[in-house]
Amino acid sequence: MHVHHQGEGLTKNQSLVLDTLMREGGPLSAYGILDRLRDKGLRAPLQVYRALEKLVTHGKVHRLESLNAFVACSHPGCDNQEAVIFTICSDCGKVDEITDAGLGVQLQAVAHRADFKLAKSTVELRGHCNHCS
Amino acid sequence: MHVHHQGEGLTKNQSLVLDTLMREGGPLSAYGILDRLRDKGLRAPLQVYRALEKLVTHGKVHRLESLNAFVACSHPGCDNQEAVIFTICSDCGKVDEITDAGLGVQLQAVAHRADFKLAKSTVELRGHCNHCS
DNA sequence: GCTCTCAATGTTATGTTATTACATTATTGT
DNA sequence: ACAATAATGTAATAACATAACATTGAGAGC
Repeated sequence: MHVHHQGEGLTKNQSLVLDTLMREGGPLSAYGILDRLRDKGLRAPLQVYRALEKLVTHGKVHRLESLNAFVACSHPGCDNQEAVIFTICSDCGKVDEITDAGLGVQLQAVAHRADFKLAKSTVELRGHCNHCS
Repeated sequence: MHVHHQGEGLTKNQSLVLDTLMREGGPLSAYGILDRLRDKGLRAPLQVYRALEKLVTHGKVHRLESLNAFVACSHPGCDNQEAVIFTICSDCGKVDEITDAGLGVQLQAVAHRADFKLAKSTVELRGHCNHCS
């Protein structure tokens, strides 16, 4: 089940990295991605980090700050930069992406009250998933 | 203005690290803390990381995931693990800690809707502070 | 006081994540 | 074709974090 993204304006390395993350179905570190792409000719971390940078900018991939890892956006043709929430199970490591418009509004309100011009929000919830609790 | 925390049940290294963060008044990396404590006899990263681990557990210090840095909790005798929000200015680097009970409630609600047992939430807002915008 | 136990500390080495610097190749617009 | 820009390749290094093991210190029970 190989997917190709060149038609969506992605370069070769960006496409390889996005494919890898989509196939993985969960978070991967940059070096984990690199390992999976050695046989596609990638050799250096920077090749992965550069691709990730673009993919994150375009909203196709999210960075999980508390894991130092990356995950494909779960919204099919995702191109928005809205408030995204991640749940991260401390037991099994499963990560789920949630969108909640209400929370986005509330974060804006909190920021406004603090005289802060909000550009991007990071929300990562630690706990136990349905299956592990 | 040296402060000592042994009376609060902190060990020597924990006290040194907390003092350093409080005097700094902003985030510091573990290695930044180490640099400031070389002349107090600290030599290895682990001495700092071990102290930080305890301080974070006790709620005296927060970890800023998106900065790989640590900051003293801004609540004087802080001992709670409630929902904390950080604003991080992308221009000047200033970090402010906010508490907002409403957001805590909403995060619990979001987690509950996702069948997720919330243990700890990380909320870090990027944007521009009052002074920089 | 003695000694057992456990927490904290010290030290070295290593593992993991991310960036700097610079040369080369591909793509796009005119 | 040509210039300008974006992407790529490569090596080296910086920044962040932990593993493994030896030692020291502080409190509990005798």
